[in-house]
Amino acid sequence: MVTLKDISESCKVSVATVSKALNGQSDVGEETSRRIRKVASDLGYFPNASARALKTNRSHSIGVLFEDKTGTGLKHEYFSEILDSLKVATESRGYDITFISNSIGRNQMSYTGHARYRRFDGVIIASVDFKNPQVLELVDSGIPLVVLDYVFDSKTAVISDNVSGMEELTEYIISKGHKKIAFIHGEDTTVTQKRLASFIKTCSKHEIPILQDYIKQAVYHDPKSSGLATRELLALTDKPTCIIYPDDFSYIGGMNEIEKHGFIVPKDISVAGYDGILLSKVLRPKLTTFEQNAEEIGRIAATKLIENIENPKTYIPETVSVKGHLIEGESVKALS
Amino acid sequence: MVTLKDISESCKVSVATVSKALNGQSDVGEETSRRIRKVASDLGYFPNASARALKTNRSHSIGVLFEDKTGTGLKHEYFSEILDSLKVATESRGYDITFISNSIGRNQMSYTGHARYRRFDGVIIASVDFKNPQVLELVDSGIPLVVLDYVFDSKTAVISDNVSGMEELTEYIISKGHKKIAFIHGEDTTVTQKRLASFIKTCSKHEIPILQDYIKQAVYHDPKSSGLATRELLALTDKPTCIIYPDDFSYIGGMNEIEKHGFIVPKDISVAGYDGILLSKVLRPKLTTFEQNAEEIGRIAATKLIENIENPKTYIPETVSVKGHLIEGESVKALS
DNA sequence: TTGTATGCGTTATCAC
DNA sequence: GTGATAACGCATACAA
Repeated sequence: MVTLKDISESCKVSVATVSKALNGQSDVGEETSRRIRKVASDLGYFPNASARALKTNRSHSIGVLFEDKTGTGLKHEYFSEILDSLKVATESRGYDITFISNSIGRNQMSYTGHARYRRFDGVIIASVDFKNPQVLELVDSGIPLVVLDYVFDSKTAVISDNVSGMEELTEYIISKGHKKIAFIHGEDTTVTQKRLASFIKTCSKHEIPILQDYIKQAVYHDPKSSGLATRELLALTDKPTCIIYPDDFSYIGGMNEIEKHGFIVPKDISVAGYDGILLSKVLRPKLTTFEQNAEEIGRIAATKLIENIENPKTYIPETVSVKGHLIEGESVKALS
Repeated sequence: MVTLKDISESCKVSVATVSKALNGQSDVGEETSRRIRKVASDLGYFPNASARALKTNRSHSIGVLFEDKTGTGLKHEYFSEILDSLKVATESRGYDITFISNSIGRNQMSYTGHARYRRFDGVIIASVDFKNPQVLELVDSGIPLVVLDYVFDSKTAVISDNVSGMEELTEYIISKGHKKIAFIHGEDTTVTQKRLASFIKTCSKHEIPILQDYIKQAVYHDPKSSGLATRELLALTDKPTCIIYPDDFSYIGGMNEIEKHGFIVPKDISVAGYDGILLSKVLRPKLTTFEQNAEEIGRIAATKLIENIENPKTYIPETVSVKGHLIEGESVKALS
């Protein structure tokens, strides 16, 4: 491994000068600087991130906590897309991404412990159990951080605007003439609460009665439970004309159930999803859904975090809401 | 940040002793060691990974290169599953995972440059363009590495056994009485070549003629191109009785095309996928497919890499083939 | 069993 | 414009 020392010897200058030249300091001779940079490149020099971090107290690396109980975190397209966007945005600013875990070797270590061990400059938290004491400890650790889809007091949060998203989706369905709209929602989280409240509010606004029978609970990303809920809805004497699913993937469960009953979408019943994953675009009929802007969520999270890291004194935490957009598929029929 | 020095002062012992005690060296007094550990814990001490790495020349972090041209890498369930498994396996052995990119800040940097900069102990390469000079440079860099689904001479490779996988799938289809089997394969990669060769070999073995018209090229993870290929197949006067798709997700394109023709799976035509992603399990009829063991691939890759890292002298590179298993869905009809 | 000393590669301060 | 030097936090060879 070639070091500054090697370069300095080869150039007959001091390490200090080499360091300055390579870091683009102004107080070094034009000619010297050029010579040093040439030799560095010829020798195949790479700075040592560890040494640099040790000295500057900045690791230029960001920890990502992406872990839910079921472990589907990364399998969920919404999150893998966020991760990808996060990756691109941080890399372009010179930060690397490392996963945070709670074990480092055989030693059990808290998330916070891990973050301190690696000297992460900042942390991004998503898709976790936000009640988990370990997560709370991390949130409270003082490390710059951005939380996704959840709000902690005086911490930066980037959230998908579920309120307006659900509103827009519901408005669309209502505009198509539907009055009997069922909503199968996911397990109880703040995201779910927002969507449900927005659904109810939008219906009320149009004086559409909310039937308790039309509100069902299922589990996100779990076609089975949504299938079950669908079966219950289809068994009602007064069936809904449209069903909204927790997410696009869950709809597959409903789709199978609907077909089993011999119904055709959207002729006999209309459906809508949420997320706008690839699948929704390739299904036929195309699924009407609300696409969350995962790319933007990741990008903004990265930008805000780095802003916080680089201007710790002046940075002011805020909650950023990212709007998505309706994808008008072919799964919601216009009722006459 | 509390350091060894803080502990040593608080304990009235030298830094060296503290270091030894915390690292579980034997040559330190029972009582002293206990006292030191208690104080360390009370003070909330965490080792500084940078300092440790600088000193020991081991970073305990592994770089992962996961990047294809289309950027769908992480969105592909097969890869996100591998990544997840990799993550679990490396973390339990005390290694963290960081993504490798080719930019660090505004400075463009090669993959190798990045890997050296971060002093990765090892590297895992997957889902990339294996002809890319940057990738070749990394492979040749001397850094311990494991390559997934591709074999470089004298480098450890973990590959999904596409030969036996395709063979098993084809055998199954043949055993159901099919003789007119079409194969839509992905773009030209070694994986594709293996699957295609295995398909042809298995057919030959059963004296089933290989019609050129039945072999179509599409693109992995791209329902559109598979849909197109399906259309061509269905337009043949002598249609196949079964179509094998490049992967489960691509089948969606074929599914739509088949439905457009008014055919029912598997009554009118049989189909099979490859991968065994979640989707294949929730589709109706359940998709017959071959499930690649992504979990095991990730786990073995991690194990081998760490073995290599920790025993550089005695480690011998090898190619490990990971077998998957047939998922007998309901999409292949028994012909009488 | 404990302590002293050294250096890993870098940046930064200050003198020249 | 350049260089000597200290320090970052830790692990280790060696001395006591």
